[in-house]
Amino acid sequence: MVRLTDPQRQARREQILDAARSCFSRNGFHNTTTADIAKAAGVAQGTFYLYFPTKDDVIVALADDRRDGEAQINSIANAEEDAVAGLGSLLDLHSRTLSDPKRREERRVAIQGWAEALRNEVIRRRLLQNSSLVVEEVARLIERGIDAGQFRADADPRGVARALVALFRGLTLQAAWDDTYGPELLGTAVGDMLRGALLPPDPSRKAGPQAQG
Amino acid sequence: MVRLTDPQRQARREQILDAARSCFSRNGFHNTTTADIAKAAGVAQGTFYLYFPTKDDVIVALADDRRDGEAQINSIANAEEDAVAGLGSLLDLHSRTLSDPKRREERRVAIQGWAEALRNEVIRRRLLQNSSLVVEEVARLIERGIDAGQFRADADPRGVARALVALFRGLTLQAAWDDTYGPELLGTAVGDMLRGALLPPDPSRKAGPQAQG
Amino acid sequence: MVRLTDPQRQARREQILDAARSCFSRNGFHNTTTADIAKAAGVAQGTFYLYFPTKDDVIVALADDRRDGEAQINSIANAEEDAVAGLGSLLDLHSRTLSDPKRREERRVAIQGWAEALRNEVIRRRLLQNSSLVVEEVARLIERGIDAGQFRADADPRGVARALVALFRGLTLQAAWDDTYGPELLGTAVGDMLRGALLPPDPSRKAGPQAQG
Amino acid sequence: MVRLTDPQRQARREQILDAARSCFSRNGFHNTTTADIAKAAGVAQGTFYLYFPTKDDVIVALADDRRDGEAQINSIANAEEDAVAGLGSLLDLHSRTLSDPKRREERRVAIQGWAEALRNEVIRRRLLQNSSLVVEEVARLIERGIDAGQFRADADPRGVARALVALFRGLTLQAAWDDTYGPELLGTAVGDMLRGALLPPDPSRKAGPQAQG
DNA sequence: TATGAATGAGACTTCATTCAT
DNA sequence: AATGAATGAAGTCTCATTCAT
Repeated sequence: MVRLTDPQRQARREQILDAARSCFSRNGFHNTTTADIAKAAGVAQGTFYLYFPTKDDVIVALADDRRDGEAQINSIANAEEDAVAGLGSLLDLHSRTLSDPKRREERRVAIQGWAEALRNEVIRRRLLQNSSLVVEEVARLIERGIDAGQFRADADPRGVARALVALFRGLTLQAAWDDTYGPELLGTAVGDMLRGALLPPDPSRKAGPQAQG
Repeated sequence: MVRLTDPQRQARREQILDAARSCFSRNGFHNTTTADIAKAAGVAQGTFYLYFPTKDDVIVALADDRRDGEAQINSIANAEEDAVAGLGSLLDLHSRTLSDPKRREERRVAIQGWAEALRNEVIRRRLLQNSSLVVEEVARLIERGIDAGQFRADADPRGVARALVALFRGLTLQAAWDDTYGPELLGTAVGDMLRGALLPPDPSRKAGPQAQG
Repeated sequence: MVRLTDPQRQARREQILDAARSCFSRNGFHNTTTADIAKAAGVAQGTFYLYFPTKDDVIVALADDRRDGEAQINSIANAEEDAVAGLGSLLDLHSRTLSDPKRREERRVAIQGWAEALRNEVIRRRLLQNSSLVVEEVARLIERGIDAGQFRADADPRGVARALVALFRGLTLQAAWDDTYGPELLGTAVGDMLRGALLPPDPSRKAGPQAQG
Repeated sequence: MVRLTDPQRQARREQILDAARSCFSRNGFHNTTTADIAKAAGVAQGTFYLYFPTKDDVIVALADDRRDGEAQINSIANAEEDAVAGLGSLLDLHSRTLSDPKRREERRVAIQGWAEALRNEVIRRRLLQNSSLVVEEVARLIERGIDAGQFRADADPRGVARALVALFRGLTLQAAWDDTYGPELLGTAVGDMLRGALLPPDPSRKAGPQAQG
């Protein structure tokens, strides 16, 4: 079969990872067997172990994938010149992620990773890193807004950032349990809340970040 | 099976449930065996099956327990005459629940239930009921505040309630992953956010709900 | 099924051990599965693990059994008043063990233990202890003979003992490979050799230990 | 498969055989994979199968190697003019083989072959042939000594030869289990034993074969 | 010829559940 | 009701061997 090129190997790995995500999403991590994954990937069970040393390593790999996806979102938001706009697009992008049907599996698997993190140190570390990364990113955005005079000087960047991260995690849960649930159900609430926390107590109520498009 | 109301039987059941919670919290649902639970409860393995038809029924029972606990919190908040005060005490109570070391196990088990809900219809239904129950409760509180003129007329009761529920779920996660994490890390953010969403735009910035005591 | 009494438990264990010995003897340790053993013992595969934590532990247990058997032989020989007679009965007993058809399986399994000892520290230790135990026992017997003036004063008790142990191990091998092989094929050789090593260089050539009955 | 006599092919085969011996010695036959061997030999896994049809064939090949080595020793001893000297050098050579650190691996592998012979007819036959070959060789040497009047007329050539072979096998075992064990621990015992079995009853106690140099 | 990826049967072990006492 | 021994299906992972290049 001759030596696989690196892209070939990557593709094979991705193929298995996709199969695993699909299985995990449907039946949960612990009710999916390596045989299920292999079959879904269209390879022999032994082949699975050529790409992952252990079943556990697959959830870690999936968690990594997700982390990379979120990092991308953050960098996009941070590229915005204007802090208010940046925060807006951040919320917007995450809101989309939340309800994008193509990412349904990913969300369901992510939630299982959350539970797994309670007893798997590697995953736990990944998720905590992930959290603080996003928090810092958002906090920086808010700080920029404060510096630019767009946000209240006494706003609490890190506190708001933490609250936002928690909020989106909670929404992810709700959306995973109920496929009909979407961020639009929040109405203007999140926007109102952010305005309250960040904008100066003035009349300029019109501008400000919106939770979704 | 005899009598479910027999207090002795109830005590035995509770004893097994406690043992299960402790085991699940430590090792996760799927890495806990019925033998583990029985041993932790100090009963024989067969005895376990006199009280629960199936291992799965234990998580359901634990989810029920948690739902009852939250319902109690809500009813306390609702007993408040004043809507603002009620919302404040609701946040306060939930914040406490979030960091109370005595409830650590309960939180860790709850999170596993969240993942489990993705493939266990019974649990899923429980959690969704739970969500909408709390949402309704909070929304009603907000509506009362609007009616009383304490809150902005254009506030979005249901949206804010949903956001709050999501927020607290996210905080529960974070606290479970990181035992040093507490709601105080949010600073005044949640309070500020709620003021922004609920209070009339103008002067009275001092009053309003606070995230924690 | 109610708690087993200790003898019951012992009997069950013995039953599995017998089955294992039979399987190992026939197919070798590594070509015997725990399923084979369980089936041969007439129990479920899971039951096997109620009595032995690991497949490896079975060979250790079998080695222990054999050690106990040999210890018994030694103690019988040592009970003899007369050293010459003691040595004779020792050789005699071991010779019998060597060709007793009822112990065929045991011998074949023992040899597998010898190979296993090369990479299993527990077994290795067992066998080495066993060796030095027997060597000491035989050496003491010879020393008693020297003290009693029955053996040459310049005899080498430990050396002869070591040679004897090695000799019998080698014979065990040969007998295991060739079921028609028996100690009688050695003729008077062993007796002659021992006489040469132990008896005074005198005419009294008639007396002295015999290799077999 | 081309040419088995092709020297390049022979070298490759030897290389794989060496790797196998090293692996088997360290981890045992059954805990060595063909992948291990290939890696140790520095070839691809598939290459292994170009030189050996089966993993089992490797032990057979190794057993053959050893047999050839022993045959060489025997022929050297038989080349001696004098029977007594020949026997002496035979013991000497085998004693060296026993403790030569360079042959440690070979000994350890041989022992595994002994166990394997119990269920592998090919190996068993090899070892039995080997045994009787050496026995005949030694017996012939003794017979020559008897004919020359150097040994007692009533000595039992075959019996002594068998005893010697068994003895050396037992010593090989012991040395393999305990790397500090050497034939010198036998002191003069083997020499004394042989003198007793072979030499005429009387005076010349000084001369005679010695177990080691 | 050499490579090394792929295969899939099968090994060991675990564990939810049953059942005789 | 309580016990705990027994069950056997199923899961993870290994590995001798094959095969396309």
